[in-house]
Amino acid sequence: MLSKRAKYAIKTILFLQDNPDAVPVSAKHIANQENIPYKFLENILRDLKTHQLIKSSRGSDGGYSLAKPPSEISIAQIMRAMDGPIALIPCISERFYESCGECDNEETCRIRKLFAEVRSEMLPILERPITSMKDSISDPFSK
Amino acid sequence: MLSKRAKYAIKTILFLQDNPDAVPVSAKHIANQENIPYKFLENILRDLKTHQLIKSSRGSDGGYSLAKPPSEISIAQIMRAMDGPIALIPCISERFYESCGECDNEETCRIRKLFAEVRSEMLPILERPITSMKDSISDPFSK
DNA sequence: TATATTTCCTACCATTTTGGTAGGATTAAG
DNA sequence: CTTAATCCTACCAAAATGGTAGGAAATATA
Repeated sequence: MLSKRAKYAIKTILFLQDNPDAVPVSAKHIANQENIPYKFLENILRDLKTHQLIKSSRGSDGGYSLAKPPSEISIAQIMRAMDGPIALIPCISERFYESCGECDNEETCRIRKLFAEVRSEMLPILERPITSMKDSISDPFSK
Repeated sequence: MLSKRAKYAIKTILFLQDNPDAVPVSAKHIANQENIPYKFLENILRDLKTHQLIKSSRGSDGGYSLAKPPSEISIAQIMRAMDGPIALIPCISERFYESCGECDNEETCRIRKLFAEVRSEMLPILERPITSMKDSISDPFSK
């Protein structure tokens, strides 16, 4: 399950995407609009920043904005920054690889094979740019 | 990430599948063969039993065996029994549905839409019968 | 320069989850 | 009646989760 941190982070990034104003957006404003505990959000914003997903400016009128064009940001990036690996078992994770210590031969491990398949199905979806999440027009003829 | 409970449970079920002996298999034997802490395994076996995945017989010579043909058991069933929902957010889970409280309209929630897609890609794989995990012949011509 | 508003940073903390352990009661085969 | 198994209740330490508290540093504006 996605952690609350990750959920808040996603909402924050989408909020910043929806508000591409000239001026950066303050944490207080995001917290109010998105209903995220202020101090907790600060903490999350710091993480997003160290992972280069947002940038900030300090002082009065300071705030946050996306560090790159939204077309280069994906949900997968946010999830990895907040919760770590996306794969369900560590031994198939690309960036967080770890032996799971459960099998003695990764090549033949049946469990690993199955979860590798799962991961390779989820990844392309989670790695889509967040711009693709814009409220879908999907079917302009329906209703 | 998959919990250790779930991993052990999967290994246990696969072990039982691989040992369709007349006599049931003891927890001690499974623990030794699969390197699972004995007492922890007992606890897991109880859970697998209450979820109808295995059955047991007591007394000397007692033990465990699958409660149904392996063709009717899937990794998804084991995961749900151990860790609960498979979906990454609760508001798209079929059997563990819960509002995630994060959006005010599930129909239009962009996050929900994306994770619904993820779930519907993972599920068919995880719901395959464990019989399909038998060491794959895959490509008899390779090497 | 003073003040207000912001980010930044270091702690701390309660609750839940995870990964077990301990000890004994109960059942059944020999 | 002994032995080997399941079953059951309870406990426990460590880690993860979801926050809070308090203040320092930066910057715009009056």
